[in-house]
Amino acid sequence: MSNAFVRKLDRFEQLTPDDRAWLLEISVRAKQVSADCDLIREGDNPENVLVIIDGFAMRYKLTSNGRRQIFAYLIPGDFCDLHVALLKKMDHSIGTLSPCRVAHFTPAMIVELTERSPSLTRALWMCSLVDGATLREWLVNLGQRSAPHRISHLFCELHERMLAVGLTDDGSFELPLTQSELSDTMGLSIVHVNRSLKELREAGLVTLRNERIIIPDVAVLKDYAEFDASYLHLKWPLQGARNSS
Amino acid sequence: MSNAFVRKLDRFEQLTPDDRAWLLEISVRAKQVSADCDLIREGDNPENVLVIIDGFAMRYKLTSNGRRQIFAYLIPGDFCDLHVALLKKMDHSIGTLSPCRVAHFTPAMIVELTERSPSLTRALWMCSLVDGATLREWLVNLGQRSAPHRISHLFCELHERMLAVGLTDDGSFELPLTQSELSDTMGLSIVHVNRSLKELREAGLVTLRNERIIIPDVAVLKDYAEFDASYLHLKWPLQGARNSS
DNA sequence: CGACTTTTTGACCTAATTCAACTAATGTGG
DNA sequence: CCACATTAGTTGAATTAGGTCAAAAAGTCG
Repeated sequence: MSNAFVRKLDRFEQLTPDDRAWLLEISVRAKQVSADCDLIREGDNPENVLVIIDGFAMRYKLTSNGRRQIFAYLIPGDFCDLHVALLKKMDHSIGTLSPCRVAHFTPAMIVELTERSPSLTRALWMCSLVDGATLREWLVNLGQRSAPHRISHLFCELHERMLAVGLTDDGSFELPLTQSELSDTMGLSIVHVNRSLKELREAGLVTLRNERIIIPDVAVLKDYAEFDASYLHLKWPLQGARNSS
Repeated sequence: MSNAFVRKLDRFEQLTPDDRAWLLEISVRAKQVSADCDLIREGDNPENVLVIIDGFAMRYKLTSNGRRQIFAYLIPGDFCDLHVALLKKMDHSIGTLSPCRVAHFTPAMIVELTERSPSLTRALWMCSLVDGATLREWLVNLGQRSAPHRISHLFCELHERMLAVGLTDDGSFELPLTQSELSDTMGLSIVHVNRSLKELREAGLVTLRNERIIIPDVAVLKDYAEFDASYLHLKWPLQGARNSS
């Protein structure tokens, strides 16, 4: 028995059967949330730490002139707000992109976790470091790459992360993003995102349709996007299918 | 007695005289480093945590096609690598922009710190949270703002941070950046940075000359840039001149 | 089936880039 | 201290990537 959450942490630190059982127990108590609603809103003081068990969400912020910037996509296994233990107020929001199942960790559970398992504690710490590294890579993406390369790079990252939690089917995976969301992620207009997607599709690099992405040849797309996964700090090499007991 | 490092942490958590004395003691042992050299290089496994006591540095990464993206400017009081305790390898570099004095914390000293002072521990934790929040704000900056607004926003941030550590002189402060560095920060060409700076200068908003920035009216520039300092999570309000014993 | 959202396309416009030259600065050795 | 080299800043002209506006086509859903 396993799930995306367990698989994700297991990519950072070798977990004990005990650790896994504990994580699974929390996962089954996850609550269902519908699409397009905020899990956490800017200004909130969330009391629990949330984890996406199933579905897609995004980290975003609205600017004073009504624009939206998306900072991160949260896929199964990702923490929403591991960092804000100390901050009184969230400085950004987290919204669902699809129906999600969300697990809740109370502060007491976090304490229990850090006391019962050093490797789990390290894994959580790693999660927040990787979130930071990913943000830096996004900055490189916005600052240095053209629209089609930028979009491809995002797709490569998502593929790598979905692969890490066992949610890809060859080069294909679920991706419930509208072009509007993509444009708010990439700092591009919707129209330009549309044209860039067309370009990528016609070049045979990647197709996005019906909330699903299809990458005919992942290596080719990575090459095109100059994608180097090392910032994701995944411990075992890419395809490493490890059994999960 | 005080310095930028002490003042910075003191903005997050009220420190005890003991805490301050300890920080100062470490600060005086800081080592001098010349301009334009790397304190930490991508791929390194740094053993000590570094703090800029004096001078300017940047966090950056070189892309495979030879471009450079700057993620952050480090000013006096800033940590270089608080996060990488766990990561085996740095995924980016840190280079000096001016001659710097750099303090070194050994792992043992960090442990001592967390044991001797909960408020210092929280202050350090806050530092890394604020670094993350700042990175998110930079992403908004690159994704959503035009060149002149983008540059102004950066200047507002730097002013706010320099003010927080007592290094501004009215609306003016030292800023040893070339236009090339600005362009690698902003995801703009050097030429366009030059033209945008000219525009800002002629609008009377801000002047950058001789490694020094002059903001005639900070409030006006903040307004222009739609700058909202809340992401810096400074505890006491802006001008709060608190005595440092 | 209509109402609505998302995707796609065309025509036109503008912000930003590139290339190239030229002018300050800054620095170095004789 | 000057001649020379080098780096940083400035400007113009031509080009292009990306944005805006507008409208049509295609999906989605109650």
